[in-house]
Amino acid sequence: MRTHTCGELRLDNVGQEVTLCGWVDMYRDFGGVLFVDLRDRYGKTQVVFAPEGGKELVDAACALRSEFVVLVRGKVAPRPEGTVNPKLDTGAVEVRAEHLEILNKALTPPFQPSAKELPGEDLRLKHRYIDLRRPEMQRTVLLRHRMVKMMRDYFDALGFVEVETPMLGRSTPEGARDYLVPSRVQPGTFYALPQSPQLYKQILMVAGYDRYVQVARCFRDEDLRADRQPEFTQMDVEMSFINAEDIIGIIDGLVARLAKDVLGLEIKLPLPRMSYDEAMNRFGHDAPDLRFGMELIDVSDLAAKAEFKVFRGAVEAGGRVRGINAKGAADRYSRKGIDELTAYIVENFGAKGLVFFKVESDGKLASPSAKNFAPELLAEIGRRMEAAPGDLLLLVADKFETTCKALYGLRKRLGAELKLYDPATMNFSWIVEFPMFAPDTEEGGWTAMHHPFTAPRPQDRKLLETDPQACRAQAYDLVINGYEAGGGTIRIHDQELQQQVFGLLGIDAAKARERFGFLLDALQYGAPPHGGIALGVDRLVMLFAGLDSIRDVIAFPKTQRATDLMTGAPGQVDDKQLRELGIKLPGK
RNA sequence: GGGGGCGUAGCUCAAUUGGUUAGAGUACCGGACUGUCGAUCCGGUGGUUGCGGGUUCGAUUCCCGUCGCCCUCGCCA
Repeated sequence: MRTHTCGELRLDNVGQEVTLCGWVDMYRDFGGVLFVDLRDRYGKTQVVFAPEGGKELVDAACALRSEFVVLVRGKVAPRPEGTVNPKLDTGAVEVRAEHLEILNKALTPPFQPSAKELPGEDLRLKHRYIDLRRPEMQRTVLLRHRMVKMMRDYFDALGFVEVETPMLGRSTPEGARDYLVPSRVQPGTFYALPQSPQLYKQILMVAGYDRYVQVARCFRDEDLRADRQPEFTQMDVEMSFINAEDIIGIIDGLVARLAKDVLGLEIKLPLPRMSYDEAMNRFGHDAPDLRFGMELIDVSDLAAKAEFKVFRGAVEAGGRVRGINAKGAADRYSRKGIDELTAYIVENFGAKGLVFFKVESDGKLASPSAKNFAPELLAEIGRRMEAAPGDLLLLVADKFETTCKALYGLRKRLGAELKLYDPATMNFSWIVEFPMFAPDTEEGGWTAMHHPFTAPRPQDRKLLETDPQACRAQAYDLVINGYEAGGGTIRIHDQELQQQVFGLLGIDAAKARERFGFLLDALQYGAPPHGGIALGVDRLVMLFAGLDSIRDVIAFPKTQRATDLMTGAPGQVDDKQLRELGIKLPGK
């Protein structure tokens, strides 16, 4: 139908007879002459309806409204002097209309794609077809396409094979809550949508496809966040005959390629690495935002000597006293502001309170709590925290885990409030040497930090018997700007070791057989050493696009309550459908 | 499940201590206008203040409940 798109006409095209198709973005009616900005995903072009084209044509153009779909034929002309629009790529030319067809009318849209003010997100989601017309959304959709293609090309060039794995699988109680799909053919039984293709990709390793990759849709029925959707996409990778270094090296190369091609950034390789313990000690979290400092400082040894019961008591109870130094922020936070920070960590992270000191011009630490400290001890705490006049010291006394959570939260919040970093900068790093196990708070014993197939570091294998908590895994997380952008492990391929780990996790032989017997079987038929990683595609695109919600990089996302405002999903189904599935709803 | 924020015209927002007919910009409709590009000018339509209840002489405003959207803790091997 069309000869050109709305984004490509230039002075070179002057004199050509062209046909454009698109949506009416704006129209400006001057009575005699009428301008229409025609828009498609390639750009906008100004179309002029002038009396020279005939009265009928101008009259027809007068009937145009926002978002009508039209076809226009006409001649490309240079714009008269002084009317060139430098804001448009096509702004040097215009199309003098000779023919107009309204391909389709449109209702008055609930909002206009070119509106300056963004409407509420619920309205955007309900009318996603309008929202997706917005240039910003189109830019993101295109960016996502390009990034996924780059990744596919990158892996393809390295000999990876993309294999599709089933969506209808088997529920395994570990990990997140499953989305279940009832079986009609086997009444009373259910498939589970994959939380990740983890087991299948390991099976593929056993089957000899030593370099596997898949753009894999994953499903987890857990509560949503700005960076979490119930269905999301992983760039899923698995390799055989490799170690953690090989995986990290390949992903290093991928990240550098993406940074170069998408952002024009030269990234120095290898990407820096930090151990899990170091991350927890310095930042209180296993995915720290390394774009700024304000590290956590431990003053437990000094706190133990204080009169101050809050401090001494915490240390005597086996806890810690740690804090952060918000440089120069003493004046930024009034007493009320500090009360807010206190409420924030008490309500959100279970901290008992927040102790603060403002550093005065003479270097002394001032605070309602100061009287509980010997001056020399206070000075020592100040030195430890590198206190300078104008600084605000914030300290939390609690169990180690609580100080981590509270100070991580404070650091994140203050980092943003005090603008301690440029949001446009990108920081890539690896967190490595994760613990194999975390204490199971509900049932006692241990739970897997990653999943039950994660291999311990070879040198830590004997710790499985003596000190499981000290045992480190061959696990690695890719962290970008404080987000976990990916994570992976080397898997256990040895039956004996697998049994040992199952034992620690409280998975007995019968249970293991029932849940993933097929994997255990496969591992006995010649499983190569293998491992892999999965990258969160939505988060990667979000970070590269400089956005802070993955909903903005997903064409049709769900709301926080996991509904689709456009389709109305999830919805009720017919009784007949339920009967066929053998499902009876309570109260029916 | 817990904490917090928001909900007023199609859209983005305002409305004094609880007080007269709930306003503005934009969109929309009508009119004028031959070079605009956020066109301009004139006129107009448009409201169950999310919904339900309560307090009050009087509620957009205060209280309770409920629904929706967002942020967050728990949760997310």
